[in-house]
Amino acid sequence: MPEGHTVHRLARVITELFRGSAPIASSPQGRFAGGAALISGRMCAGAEAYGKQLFVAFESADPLFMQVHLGLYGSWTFAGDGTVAVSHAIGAPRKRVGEKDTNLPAGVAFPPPPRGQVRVRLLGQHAVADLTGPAVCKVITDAERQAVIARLGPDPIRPDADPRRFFAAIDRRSTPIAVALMDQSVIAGVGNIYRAESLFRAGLDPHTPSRKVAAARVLALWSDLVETMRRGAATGTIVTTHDRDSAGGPFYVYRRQGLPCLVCGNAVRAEELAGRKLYWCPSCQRG
DNA sequence: CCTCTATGATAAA
DNA sequence: TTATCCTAGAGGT
Repeated sequence: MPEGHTVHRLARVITELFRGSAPIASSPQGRFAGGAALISGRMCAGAEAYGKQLFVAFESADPLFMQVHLGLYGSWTFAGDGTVAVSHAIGAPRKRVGEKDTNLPAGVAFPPPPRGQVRVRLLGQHAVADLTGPAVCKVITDAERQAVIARLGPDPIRPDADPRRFFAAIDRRSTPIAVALMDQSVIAGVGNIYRAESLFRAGLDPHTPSRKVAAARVLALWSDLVETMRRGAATGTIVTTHDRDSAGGPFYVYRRQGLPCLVCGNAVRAEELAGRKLYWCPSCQRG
Protein backbone atom coordinates (compact mmCIF):
# COMPACT_ATOMS: atom_id res chain seq x y z
CA MET A 1 0.00 0.00 0.00
CA PRO A 2 0.74 3.53 -0.21
CA GLU A 3 2.15 4.31 3.22
CA GLY A 4 1.56 7.54 5.10
CA HIS A 5 3.87 9.66 2.97
CA THR A 6 1.71 8.98 -0.09
CA VAL A 7 -1.48 9.96 1.70
CA HIS A 8 0.06 13.27 2.77
CA ARG A 9 0.98 14.00 -0.82
CA LEU A 10 -2.54 13.17 -1.90
CA ALA A 11 -3.96 15.56 0.67
CA ARG A 12 -1.76 18.31 -0.69
CA VAL A 13 -2.65 17.66 -4.33
CA ILE A 14 -6.38 17.44 -3.63
CA THR A 15 -6.24 20.64 -1.61
CA GLU A 16 -4.38 22.44 -4.39
CA LEU A 17 -6.78 21.26 -7.04
CA PHE A 18 -10.13 21.63 -5.30
CA ARG A 19 -10.03 23.87 -2.22
CA GLY A 20 -12.32 26.81 -2.66
CA SER A 21 -14.20 25.19 -5.52
CA ALA A 22 -17.26 22.97 -5.67
CA PRO A 23 -16.36 19.88 -7.67
CA ILE A 24 -18.99 17.59 -9.10
CA ALA A 25 -18.74 14.19 -7.42
CA SER A 26 -19.87 11.02 -9.11
CA SER A 27 -19.32 7.29 -8.90
CA PRO A 28 -18.74 5.95 -12.41
CA GLN A 29 -18.51 2.45 -10.97
CA GLY A 30 -21.69 2.98 -8.96
CA ARG A 31 -20.56 1.77 -5.56
CA PHE A 32 -20.32 5.26 -4.09
CA ALA A 33 -23.38 6.76 -5.75
CA GLY A 34 -25.05 7.68 -2.46
CA GLY A 35 -21.94 9.25 -0.98
CA ALA A 36 -21.19 11.18 -4.14
CA ALA A 37 -24.67 12.68 -4.08
CA LEU A 38 -24.05 13.95 -0.53
CA ILE A 39 -20.93 15.93 -1.41
CA SER A 40 -21.40 16.81 -5.06
CA GLY A 41 -21.51 20.53 -5.72
CA ARG A 42 -20.45 21.43 -2.18
CA MET A 43 -17.58 23.79 -1.52
CA CYS A 44 -14.40 21.84 -0.84
CA ALA A 45 -12.46 23.07 2.18
CA GLY A 46 -9.34 21.01 1.44
CA ALA A 47 -7.95 17.64 2.42
CA GLU A 48 -5.93 16.40 5.36
CA ALA A 49 -3.94 13.24 6.03
CA TYR A 50 -3.60 11.51 9.35
CA GLY A 51 -1.49 8.38 9.01
CA LYS A 52 -2.99 6.43 6.14
CA GLN A 53 -6.37 8.09 6.58
CA LEU A 54 -7.40 10.83 4.16
CA PHE A 55 -10.20 13.27 4.88
CA VAL A 56 -11.58 15.60 2.23
CA ALA A 57 -13.69 18.36 3.78
CA PHE A 58 -16.87 19.78 2.28
CA GLU A 59 -18.85 22.70 3.56
CA SER A 60 -22.35 22.08 4.78
CA ALA A 61 -24.55 23.07 7.73
CA ASP A 62 -22.59 20.38 9.54
CA PRO A 63 -19.28 19.85 7.72
CA LEU A 64 -19.03 16.62 5.78
CA PHE A 65 -15.91 14.61 5.17
CA MET A 66 -15.09 12.02 2.58
CA GLN A 67 -12.98 9.45 4.42
CA VAL A 68 -10.66 7.45 2.18
CA HIS A 69 -8.34 4.61 3.08
CA LEU A 70 -6.47 3.18 0.11
CA GLY A 71 -5.91 -0.26 1.62
CA LEU A 72 -3.51 -2.46 -0.30
CA TYR A 73 -4.15 -1.22 -3.78
CA GLY A 74 -6.24 1.90 -3.85
CA SER A 75 -4.99 4.78 -5.94
CA TRP A 76 -5.86 8.23 -7.22
CA THR A 77 -5.34 9.32 -10.79
CA PHE A 78 -5.35 12.99 -11.70
CA ALA A 79 -5.68 14.75 -14.99
CA GLY A 80 -5.75 18.44 -15.86
CA ASP A 81 -7.06 20.37 -18.82
CA GLY A 82 -3.66 21.93 -19.47
CA THR A 83 -4.10 25.03 -17.34
CA VAL A 84 -2.97 23.32 -14.12
CA ALA A 85 -0.08 21.04 -13.31
CA VAL A 86 -1.21 17.83 -11.69
CA SER A 87 0.46 14.72 -10.40
CA HIS A 88 -0.73 11.97 -12.62
CA ALA A 89 -1.17 8.97 -10.37
CA ILE A 90 -0.55 8.52 -6.69
CA GLY A 91 -1.35 5.46 -4.68
CA ALA A 92 -0.88 1.85 -5.58
CA PRO A 93 2.81 1.20 -6.05
CA ARG A 94 2.86 -1.24 -8.91
CA LYS A 95 3.27 0.81 -12.02
CA ARG A 96 5.08 3.81 -10.77
CA VAL A 97 7.14 4.55 -7.74
CA GLY A 98 7.32 8.26 -8.31
CA GLU A 99 4.97 10.61 -10.00
CA LYS A 100 5.28 13.03 -12.80
CA ASP A 101 3.33 16.09 -13.69
CA THR A 102 1.31 15.36 -16.73
CA ASN A 103 -1.52 17.10 -18.39
CA LEU A 104 -3.62 15.65 -21.13
CA PRO A 105 -1.95 15.86 -24.52
CA ALA A 106 -3.23 18.70 -26.65
CA GLY A 107 -6.35 17.70 -28.46
CA VAL A 108 -7.58 15.19 -25.88
CA ALA A 109 -10.93 16.22 -24.53
CA PHE A 110 -11.26 17.17 -20.89
CA PRO A 111 -12.34 15.40 -18.81
CA PRO A 112 -10.96 12.06 -19.99
CA PRO A 113 -13.21 9.03 -19.58
CA PRO A 114 -12.74 7.10 -16.33
CA ARG A 115 -10.34 4.18 -16.54
CA GLY A 116 -11.14 0.95 -14.74
CA GLN A 117 -13.25 0.70 -11.62
CA VAL A 118 -13.54 4.33 -10.59
CA ARG A 119 -15.31 4.54 -7.23
CA VAL A 120 -15.30 8.33 -7.07
CA ARG A 121 -14.65 11.06 -9.58
CA LEU A 122 -14.19 14.63 -8.41
CA LEU A 123 -14.58 16.91 -11.38
CA GLY A 124 -13.50 20.53 -11.20
CA GLN A 125 -13.21 23.24 -13.86
CA HIS A 126 -9.64 22.39 -14.73
CA ALA A 127 -8.83 19.09 -13.05
CA VAL A 128 -10.32 15.71 -12.38
CA ALA A 129 -9.44 13.17 -9.67
CA ASP A 130 -10.41 9.51 -9.94
CA LEU A 131 -10.23 7.08 -7.02
CA THR A 132 -10.02 3.33 -7.64
CA GLY A 133 -9.80 0.37 -5.29
CA PRO A 134 -10.06 2.02 -1.87
CA ALA A 135 -10.62 -0.18 1.18
CA VAL A 136 -12.70 2.60 2.73
CA CYS A 137 -14.58 5.39 1.03
CA LYS A 138 -17.48 7.00 2.82
CA VAL A 139 -19.02 10.27 3.88
CA ILE A 140 -18.78 10.97 7.61
CA THR A 141 -19.45 13.74 10.10
CA ASP A 142 -16.84 15.73 11.96
CA ALA A 143 -17.50 13.70 15.13
CA GLU A 144 -16.92 10.50 13.22
CA ARG A 145 -13.74 11.90 11.74
CA GLN A 146 -12.45 12.79 15.18
CA ALA A 147 -13.26 9.30 16.42
CA VAL A 148 -11.15 7.80 13.63
CA ILE A 149 -8.24 10.10 14.49
CA ALA A 150 -8.55 9.31 18.19
CA ARG A 151 -7.81 5.68 17.46
CA LEU A 152 -4.52 6.51 15.73
CA GLY A 153 -1.08 6.87 17.23
CA PRO A 154 1.03 9.92 16.40
CA ASP A 155 1.89 10.45 12.74
CA PRO A 156 5.61 11.24 12.29
CA ILE A 157 4.87 13.32 9.21
CA ARG A 158 2.55 15.71 11.02
CA PRO A 159 4.06 18.69 12.79
CA ASP A 160 1.59 18.23 15.66
CA ALA A 161 2.73 14.65 16.38
CA ASP A 162 3.36 13.87 20.04
CA PRO A 163 6.16 11.27 20.22
CA ARG A 164 5.47 10.63 23.90
CA ARG A 165 2.34 8.75 22.89
CA PHE A 166 4.52 6.52 20.71
CA PHE A 167 7.00 5.90 23.52
CA ALA A 168 4.20 5.02 25.93
CA ALA A 169 2.52 2.64 23.49
CA ILE A 170 5.80 0.88 22.73
CA ASP A 171 6.45 0.52 26.43
CA ARG A 172 3.06 -1.09 26.96
CA ARG A 173 3.43 -3.86 24.40
CA SER A 174 5.09 -7.24 24.51
CA THR A 175 4.52 -8.04 20.84
CA PRO A 176 7.60 -7.98 18.62
CA ILE A 177 8.67 -4.44 17.83
CA ALA A 178 8.06 -5.24 14.16
CA VAL A 179 4.39 -5.93 14.93
CA ALA A 180 4.02 -2.84 17.10
CA LEU A 181 5.29 -0.61 14.29
CA MET A 182 2.54 -1.85 11.98
CA ASP A 183 -0.14 -1.12 14.58
CA GLN A 184 -1.72 2.17 13.54
CA SER A 185 -2.77 2.88 17.12
CA VAL A 186 0.91 2.85 18.11
CA ILE A 187 2.24 4.96 15.24
CA ALA A 188 0.23 6.16 12.26
CA GLY A 189 1.36 5.91 8.67
CA VAL A 190 4.09 3.27 8.94
CA GLY A 191 3.67 0.36 6.53
CA ASN A 192 5.67 -2.69 5.57
CA ILE A 193 8.51 -0.79 3.91
CA TYR A 194 9.10 1.85 6.57
CA ARG A 195 8.83 -0.80 9.25
CA ALA A 196 11.45 -3.07 7.71
CA GLU A 197 13.77 -0.26 6.73
CA SER A 198 13.57 1.72 9.98
CA LEU A 199 14.35 -1.39 12.01
CA PHE A 200 17.34 -2.04 9.79
CA ARG A 201 18.60 1.52 10.10
CA ALA A 202 18.23 1.28 13.86
CA GLY A 203 20.03 -2.07 13.99
CA LEU A 204 17.09 -3.57 15.86
CA ASP A 205 16.09 -7.21 15.81
CA PRO A 206 12.47 -7.13 14.63
CA HIS A 207 11.53 -9.91 17.04
CA THR A 208 12.56 -8.05 20.18
CA PRO A 209 9.55 -7.53 22.42
CA SER A 210 8.43 -3.96 22.04
CA ARG A 211 8.81 -3.00 25.70
CA LYS A 212 12.31 -4.46 25.88
CA VAL A 213 13.72 -1.97 23.42
CA ALA A 214 15.76 0.62 25.33
CA ALA A 215 14.20 4.06 25.54
CA ALA A 216 17.10 5.71 23.74
CA ARG A 217 16.66 3.38 20.82
CA VAL A 218 12.92 3.99 20.66
CA LEU A 219 13.63 7.71 20.56
CA ALA A 220 16.16 7.17 17.77
CA LEU A 221 13.65 5.04 15.88
CA TRP A 222 11.06 7.80 16.07
CA SER A 223 13.51 10.45 14.94
CA ASP A 224 14.58 8.32 12.03
CA LEU A 225 10.98 7.74 10.96
CA VAL A 226 10.32 11.48 11.13
CA GLU A 227 13.27 12.05 8.84
CA THR A 228 12.62 9.30 6.29
CA MET A 229 8.85 9.65 6.15
CA ARG A 230 8.92 13.41 5.76
CA ARG A 231 11.43 13.00 2.99
CA GLY A 232 9.13 10.44 1.39
CA ALA A 233 6.25 12.88 1.62
CA ALA A 234 8.39 15.58 0.02
CA THR A 235 9.74 13.47 -2.83
CA GLY A 236 6.99 10.88 -3.35
CA THR A 237 9.49 8.03 -3.19
CA ILE A 238 10.73 5.89 -0.34
CA VAL A 239 14.50 5.87 -0.23
CA THR A 240 15.98 4.61 3.00
CA THR A 241 19.52 3.74 1.96
CA HIS A 242 22.14 6.20 3.10
CA ASP A 243 24.09 7.93 0.33
CA ARG A 244 27.05 5.60 0.78
CA ASP A 245 24.81 2.57 0.07
CA SER A 246 22.35 4.02 -2.40
CA ALA A 247 24.05 2.40 -5.39
CA GLY A 248 22.55 -0.83 -4.06
CA GLY A 249 19.00 0.44 -4.47
CA PRO A 250 16.44 2.36 -2.46
CA PHE A 251 16.04 -0.26 0.31
CA TYR A 252 18.31 -2.18 2.63
CA VAL A 253 16.06 -5.20 3.20
CA TYR A 254 12.56 -4.75 1.83
CA ARG A 255 11.97 -7.41 -0.84
CA ARG A 256 15.63 -8.34 -0.80
CA GLN A 257 15.34 -11.81 0.74
CA GLY A 258 18.23 -14.05 -0.25
CA LEU A 259 20.27 -11.13 -1.58
CA PRO A 260 23.44 -9.99 0.15
CA CYS A 261 22.95 -7.28 2.74
CA LEU A 262 24.20 -3.96 1.40
CA VAL A 263 26.19 -3.42 4.58
CA CYS A 264 27.52 -6.80 5.73
CA GLY A 265 27.01 -9.07 2.73
CA ASN A 266 25.09 -11.77 4.57
CA ALA A 267 21.80 -12.98 3.13
CA VAL A 268 18.74 -10.90 3.90
CA ARG A 269 15.96 -13.00 5.39
CA ALA A 270 12.20 -12.96 5.15
CA GLU A 271 9.43 -14.55 7.14
CA GLU A 272 5.69 -14.28 7.55
CA LEU A 273 4.81 -12.39 10.72
CA ALA A 274 1.25 -11.59 11.73
CA GLY A 275 0.10 -11.98 8.16
CA ARG A 276 2.70 -9.70 6.56
CA LYS A 277 6.11 -10.38 5.17
CA LEU A 278 8.97 -9.23 7.34
CA TYR A 279 12.43 -8.60 5.92
CA TRP A 280 15.59 -8.21 7.97
CA CYS A 281 19.31 -8.81 8.15
CA PRO A 282 20.06 -11.18 11.04
CA SER A 283 23.63 -9.99 11.43
CA CYS A 284 23.09 -6.23 11.21
CA GLN A 285 19.97 -6.33 13.37
CA ARG A 286 20.82 -7.81 16.73
CA GLY A 287 19.81 -5.03 19.08
C1' DC B 1 -8.00 -18.66 -18.88
C1' DC B 2 -5.87 -19.31 -14.25
C1' DT B 3 -3.06 -18.09 -10.03
C1' DC B 4 -0.29 -15.12 -7.58
C1' DT B 5 1.11 -10.89 -5.54
C1' DA B 6 0.97 -6.12 -3.49
C1' DT B 7 3.65 -0.12 0.59
C1' DG B 8 -3.71 -2.88 4.43
C1' DA B 9 -7.03 -3.82 7.94
C1' DT B 10 -10.87 -6.21 9.90
C1' DA B 11 -14.06 -9.82 11.30
C1' DA B 12 -14.76 -14.43 12.37
C1' DA B 13 -13.21 -18.76 14.23
C1' DT C 1 -4.84 -17.98 12.70
C1' DT C 2 -7.76 -17.86 8.65
C1' DA C 3 -10.99 -15.59 5.65
C1' DT C 4 -12.45 -11.66 3.37
C1' DC C 5 -12.68 -7.20 0.98
C1' DC C 6 -10.89 -3.77 -2.51
C1' DT C 7 -8.15 -3.79 -7.97
C1' DA C 8 -4.66 -4.34 -11.51
C1' DG C 9 -0.70 -6.30 -13.37
C1' DA C 10 2.43 -10.17 -14.13
C1' DG C 11 3.17 -14.65 -15.03
C1' DG C 12 1.96 -19.37 -16.26
C1' DT C 13 -1.12 -22.80 -18.85
